[in-house]
Amino acid sequence: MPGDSTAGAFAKRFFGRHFGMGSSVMVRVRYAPSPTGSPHVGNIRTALFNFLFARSEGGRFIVRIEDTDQTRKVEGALEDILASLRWLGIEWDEGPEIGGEFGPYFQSQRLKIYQHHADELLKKGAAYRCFCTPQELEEMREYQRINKIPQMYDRRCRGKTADEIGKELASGKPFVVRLAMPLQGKIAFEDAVRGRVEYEASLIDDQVLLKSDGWPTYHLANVVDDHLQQISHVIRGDEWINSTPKHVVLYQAFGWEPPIFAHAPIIKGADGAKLSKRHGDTRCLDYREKGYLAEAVANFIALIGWSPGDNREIMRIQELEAAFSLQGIQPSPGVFDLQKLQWMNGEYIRALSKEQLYEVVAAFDANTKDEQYLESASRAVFSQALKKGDKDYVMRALALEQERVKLLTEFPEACEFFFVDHVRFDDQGVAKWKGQPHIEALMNFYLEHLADKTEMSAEDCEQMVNAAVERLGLLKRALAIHPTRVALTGRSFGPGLFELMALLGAARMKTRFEIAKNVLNA
RNA sequence: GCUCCGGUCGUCUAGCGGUCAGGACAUCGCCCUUUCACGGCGAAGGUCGCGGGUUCGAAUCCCGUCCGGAGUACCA
Repeated sequence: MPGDSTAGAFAKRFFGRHFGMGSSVMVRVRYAPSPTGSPHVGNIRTALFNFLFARSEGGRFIVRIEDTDQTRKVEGALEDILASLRWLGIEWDEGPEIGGEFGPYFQSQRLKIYQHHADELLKKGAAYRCFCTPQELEEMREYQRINKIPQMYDRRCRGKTADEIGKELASGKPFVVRLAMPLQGKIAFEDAVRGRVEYEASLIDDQVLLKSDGWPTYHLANVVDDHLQQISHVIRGDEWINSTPKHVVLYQAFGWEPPIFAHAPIIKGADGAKLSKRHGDTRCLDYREKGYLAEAVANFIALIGWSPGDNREIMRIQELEAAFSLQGIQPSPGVFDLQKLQWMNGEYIRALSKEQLYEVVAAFDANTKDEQYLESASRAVFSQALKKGDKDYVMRALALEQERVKLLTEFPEACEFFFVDHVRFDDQGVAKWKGQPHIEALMNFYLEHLADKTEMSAEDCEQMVNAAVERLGLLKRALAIHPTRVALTGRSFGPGLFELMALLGAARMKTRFEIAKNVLNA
C-alpha cells in the first residue's frame, strides 16, 4: 500500500535526517493559526518552535492562515498574527504578504482543492455523506450524556445505501462529509516528543470533513495542505494530539505519507489550567505594550517546554536557532512564570548600549497603547523630554537608571527627577532629614559653591560634597550624601549621587537646593 | 463519563541504571557601596506523585495506583 506508514519508514525518515544517513527531505514546517483573535503566547511559542526548527535544519518556515470558519473570523486578527511574528523576529519564508510556490496560503482561497479531495475520499469509500441535522445530533449527544456512554457520532448515516443517498440528495437535503474511521484495530503514530501513541480506532469519531456549506473543517484542510505544501514536520500544541489519529487515517486514505508529528506541551497559568484570558496578559502583543523586549519574550517562551540540554538560559534568537532540536522539547506542561520573564527582561535591558536603550525607550513611548503607562503621572514630562528634550541628556538619564529597571514602563517614574525642577518629595526621605541642624548650612554651602559653576564632572561633584563635609565638620560623609540626594531627587534611592549630580549640572542643582532649603527646613 | 498526554525544589528545568539529584527565577543572609539596584558569595527549599517489582544498584526500566491537564463541535 502506498499509504503504509510503518515504523521502519518513520525511522528512515526521522533518524536519517538526524544521524546523517543520507536522507535529504527538505525540512518544511508551518505555523497555521486561525484568525480568530490576537495570538496568545502559547500559540506564538508554537510558531517559534517551528521557526527555530526550520532554521536549525536549514529548512523553510511557512505561515498558513486557517480561515475555514467564516463565523469566527475576527477583524484585525491577521494583522496581529503577523505583527506578533515580526515583533519576535520570526520571519516566514512563504505565506501571507510574500507568497511562495505552494500558495495560496489562505485556506479560504483553496476551497476547490478541499472539495475535490473530499470527493476523492467519497469515491474511495473512505468518507460518506451524513444527512443528520444539528438537532438530531444534539439529541443524540443528550442521550449519550444521560446514559454515560462515550460521546461521539453514532455513525447512523454510514450504512446508507446508494439508493437512500440518492433520494436524500434528490430532495436537496443538506449534508456533511464524514471520515469513515476504521471500525477495529489500532491507530498509532510515532510522536517525536512522546514516542509511540496508540488509539483504539473504534473509539474515534467519524469526523466531519466537509461542512454543509461546502467549506472544509480543520481536519481535512490541514492534512490536504500539509501534503500539498510538502510539510515534513508538524509541530503543534498538545491540544491537537487527540485529533492526530484522524489525520493519520486521512493520510492513509489518500495514500500519502504522513509528516512527522511533534506535540509540544501546553503552557499553563499559575492555577495549572491552560493559559487563557483569565490568567491576565496572554496576548503576545500585550507584552510589547507593557514594556517587554521582544528578545526577552522570545527567549522566555522558548524555554517553556524546551531546553537546550545544558544550563544556558539567556539565549538570543540566533543562539536558539543553533541549539534547537525536537529532542529538547519536553512532554510535560509548564507554567508561565511572569516573575522570571521580568528578570529576563531586566537582563536584556541591561545588555543594551546607551544608544540602543534610548532608541528602544523612545520607540516604546511613541507606540505603546498601554493605558496604565500612558496615563501615569510621570509619563507626560518624560514623553516631552524624549520628543523635544536634549537627546544626550535624556540618553544619559536613561543609562543611569538602566540597571534598576525591569520593564520599559518603569523609566518615566525612575527618571522623573531628571526632568522636573520641582521634584516630588518622598515623605520618608524628607522626614529623615527635615529639621536636622546641618541641612540649611549644607544647602547654603552648595549654593555658594555653585554660584560661579557651569560644567561639573562627577569628580567635581564629589569634591564639592567632600568640601561640604569638611567645612560643616560632619562626622560621616553619609550625613551630607543622603540629604543631598533627597534635595536633588526627592527620594532616598537611585543612581550614584555624583553621577546624577554631574548630569543634572550646576544650574539645575542650584534651583533644587533653593527649593530643598525650604522643604527640608523645620 | 470516555480517550489521550503528563507528574524532579513554590516556578522553569538538567538528568536518560551508579551524581552529595545540577542550574535558573523567586525567598532569606552576607559582601560590595553614598542609597536603591546591579554584581559576587552563601543558605534554605526536592524521601524525583505514591506502592510494588526488575537489578549488586533506580529519578532513570516494568506493573499498578493516585493526582493534574488536554480532547471529546458542521471551532481551530
